[in-house]
Amino acid sequence: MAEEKTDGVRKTAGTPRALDALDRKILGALSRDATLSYAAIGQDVGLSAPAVHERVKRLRASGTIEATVARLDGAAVGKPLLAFIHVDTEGWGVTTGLLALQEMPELEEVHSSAGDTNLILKVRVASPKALEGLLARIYEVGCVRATRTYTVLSTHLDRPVQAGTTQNLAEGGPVK
Amino acid sequence: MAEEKTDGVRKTAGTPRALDALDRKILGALSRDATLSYAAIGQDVGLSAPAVHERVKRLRASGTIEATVARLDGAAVGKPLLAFIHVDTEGWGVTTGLLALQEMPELEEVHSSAGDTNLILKVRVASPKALEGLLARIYEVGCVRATRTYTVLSTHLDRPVQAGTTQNLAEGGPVK
DNA sequence: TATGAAAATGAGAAATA
DNA sequence: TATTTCTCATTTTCATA
Repeated sequence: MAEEKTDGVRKTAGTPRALDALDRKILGALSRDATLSYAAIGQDVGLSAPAVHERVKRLRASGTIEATVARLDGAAVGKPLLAFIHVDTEGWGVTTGLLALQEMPELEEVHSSAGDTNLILKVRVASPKALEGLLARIYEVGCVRATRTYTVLSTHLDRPVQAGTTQNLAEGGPVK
Repeated sequence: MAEEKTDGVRKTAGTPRALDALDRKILGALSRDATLSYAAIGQDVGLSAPAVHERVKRLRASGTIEATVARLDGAAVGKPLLAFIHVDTEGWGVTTGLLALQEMPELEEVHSSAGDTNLILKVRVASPKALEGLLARIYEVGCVRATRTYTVLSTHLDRPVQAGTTQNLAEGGPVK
C-alpha cells in the first residue's frame, strides 16, 4: 500500500491565473492532438512558435495541462466492455477498501456522488465474466449495500475536457 | 496531415493484431506520459529507440493508440462541476437531437446503455446554473421522458484506458 | 536566431518460424 | 530459407535559450 500512485489523481497545484482567448485556443488544439508542433499551433492562433511554447510551459506549470497522454482504444487492448457501476455504501468508511480497488486496471474512474448513490465507477473489462468478477471484488470490500450496473452498448462521444465554453461556441444559442 | 478528425469518436480501423507484453508495457508508459522519449521507453522495456518507434508507429496505424492528447484540469478551464446525467427517452429516435447536443463542449461522453436508462451523459460545467441550462437544452431535444443527475462531489480516480489486465498486473512492475 | 536534442528514415544483421 | 524485427548510422525537424 505504500505505493506512490499518482497516476491520474487531481493535482491542482496551480496558480489561479485567468485564461485568455489565445490560451483557450491553444488548449483546444492540444486537447485534440498534442503531437502538433508549436509552429503549427502558432499559425492557427496567430503567434510565433516560441510564444506558444512560453504559454504552454505556463499552462503545464500551473496544472491546467495535467499531462500529455496517449488515448488507447479499449477494444484493441482487450477490454471491449465499458460499464458504469453505482455503488451504495453504508457510512463513509469506503476509503480503505477503495484504494485496493484502484489497483485494478479495469477501474478508470471513481467519483463520490450526490444523489441516490454514493459512488460512481467507470470500468472497462474484457468480458461479462470479468465484469462479474469485478463486482464480486467490489462486494468483498465490505460496507457495500448494493450495486447497479449500467452496461454501455455503444459510445457516441468520448473526448477529453474541452477548453471552450458554450458562450464562445455558439453566440446565437437560446441560452437563458 | 490533413486528417479526418471526428473529435474523439471511435474509429477502430485497425488490424486485429495481437499485442505482446512489450506492446503493453509501451502502451502503459505512453498512457501515463506521452512526452517520454523513445530512448527512455526503450530503456524501460529493454529495446532500442528506433525499435520502440517502430512499434509505436504500428500501434498508431492500427488504431490501438487513438490519439495523443493533453489532459486538462476541469477546474482550471472554468468547469469545476462534473456530473453524470441519465436520460430516459421514448423510442430510439434520439440520434438527431443528440448530434446537436454534442456541439456543446460541456458534453464529454455520450453512451447508449442497457439497464433502466437509455443514455448516459458525462458533462462538465461552470456552475449549477450552467447545469440547469444544460438540462433545459436536453429536454428541448424532445423524446426525453426523464433525467436523473448525479453530481460529482469529488473524484478519487480518473485515468485513461489502461493497457494492462488484472492478470498481468502482478507480474509487471511499475514502469518508472 | 542559433544550438542541441530527439524524432524519423534507411540499411544491414540476427533471431525465429 | 524466408520473414520479421532489432540495432546502428544518418538526416532532418523541433524544442529551447
